[in-house]
Amino acid sequence: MRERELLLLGILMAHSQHGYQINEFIEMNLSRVTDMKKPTAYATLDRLAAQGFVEVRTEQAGNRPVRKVYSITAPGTEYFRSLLKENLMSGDKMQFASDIGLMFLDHLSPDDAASLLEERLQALNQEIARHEKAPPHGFGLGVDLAMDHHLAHLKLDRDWLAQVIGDLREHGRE
Amino acid sequence: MRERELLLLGILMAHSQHGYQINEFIEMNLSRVTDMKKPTAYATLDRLAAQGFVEVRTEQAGNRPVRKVYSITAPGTEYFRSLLKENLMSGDKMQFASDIGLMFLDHLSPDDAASLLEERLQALNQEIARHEKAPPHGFGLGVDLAMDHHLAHLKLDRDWLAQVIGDLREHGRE
DNA sequence: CGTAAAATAGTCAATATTGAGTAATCATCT
DNA sequence: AGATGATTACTCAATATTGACTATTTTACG
Repeated sequence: MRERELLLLGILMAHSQHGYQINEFIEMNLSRVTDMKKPTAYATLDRLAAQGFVEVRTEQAGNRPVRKVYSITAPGTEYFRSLLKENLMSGDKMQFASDIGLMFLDHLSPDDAASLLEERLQALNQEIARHEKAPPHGFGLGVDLAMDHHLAHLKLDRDWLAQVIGDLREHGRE
Repeated sequence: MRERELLLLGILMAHSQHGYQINEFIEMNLSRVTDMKKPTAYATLDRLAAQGFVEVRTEQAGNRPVRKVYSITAPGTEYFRSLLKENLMSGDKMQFASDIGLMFLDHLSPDDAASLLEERLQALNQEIARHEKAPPHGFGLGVDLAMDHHLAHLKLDRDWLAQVIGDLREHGRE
């Protein structure tokens, strides 16, 4: 929720944009770092507007439906910087949905477990490949850093998984 | 949401428990893998009960308030196994709240950014230390695996962060 | 024994989030 | 020119989640 505000304000720091544009940008470019959906973005922008951190004005291009253009205000910029510092200072909560499944691995035979994890490993490899062949975004250093960070974790997961699958297979044969 | 059901059913697979017990267990032992709060657990258990995957009966010990004891049913066990397989097969979404901050690193001077990240690195090191000196849970192989997985990611993050901080400091001096 | 703190066992109102729309315009093809 | 599908730009009702209680009982201790 805090991160949602940070994300939206950060996007508006680049330049004013209307809602559809913002959501388009997130869906196209930022799906790796957030899963925020459109209605959440609008709701969050409304909240930020109510607190004076963004301004909304409506505009109309041609005779398309009117749209809401959001701009960050001076207090909003201040708030953005405080959210940014807070985010950088304090660590991630680091929770992996897959750890919940791992905890209950004992309910499956080692071979069944290994097969399921192999499927996951393949998907992971594909994601890593997509990631690596994607050209650098070109939105500055920070974005590239975030992408590199993400990729590093994907690769760790790949190696960790491969190791575990090996162990399970061995355990299954013994 | 799916993971929440998996977690609760998995806990009930060990043995029937009442709500307070379940929540106590999660808070005490599982805070690394989930952030589910009590009301969510109760709501989820109610939903599972409505679908016939768990049974609720009330009991009273001494003259403490009556409590609800939840047990997993046969269809619940089936459902648990399907959730487990799904979870193991499909990868994590892998989103790091901190990536959002990283993306906007350019709004800070390299030295400011490095200082903030250093604070984070310290917190990370403490968490790793806590993690490493915690005794193995003793709830079976799966739980140990999940903890190891978590720890591996923490360590990666530590190393990655140290590297980035170094780069930022260098960049600041140049 | 009296009482302050901790443990037990939840509930509820408020907030956050999203799946599934709506409704208009524009592009493309036949 | 009319039909089809994509794009633009949101909105709403339904669901998920949680902070902040409530209310009792047991334990600790001076």
